[in-house]
Amino acid sequence: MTSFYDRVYEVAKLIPYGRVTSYGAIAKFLGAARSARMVGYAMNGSHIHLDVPAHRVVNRKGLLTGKHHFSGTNLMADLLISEGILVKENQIQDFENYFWDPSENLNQEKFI
DNA sequence: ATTCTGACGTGGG
DNA sequence: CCCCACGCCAGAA
Repeated sequence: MTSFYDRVYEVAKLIPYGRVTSYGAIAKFLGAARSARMVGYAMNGSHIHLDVPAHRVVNRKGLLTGKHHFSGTNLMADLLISEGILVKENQIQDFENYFWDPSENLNQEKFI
């Protein structure tokens, strides 16, 4: 019996270093295409799971909409930059180059 | 049970 | 391209 949140965390853990994905992409992968907001809401509680790279999840435009949930003023951006991702004004540059789609890289059946 | 809240996405203008 | 309005639904209170 795995909760929706737990499944979100499991997917997020598999985002490769230096890559990012979106809330909607995770939701779609989990078979809940209309629950993108819930993915973000789940991230809110992810701080207890230290192995969940919440900074690698952004909105569909590559905007760092969740930065205010990190400590400090710019931690989310700094983490991404430290992984070699270009970030300017809370927006990932060349977003397509870093985007990682769970649906194209993971086996859905393991997450039901 | 019922109400409220969003770290979103989409479609229309 | 931008902006707005609305649908979305798991969990907490």
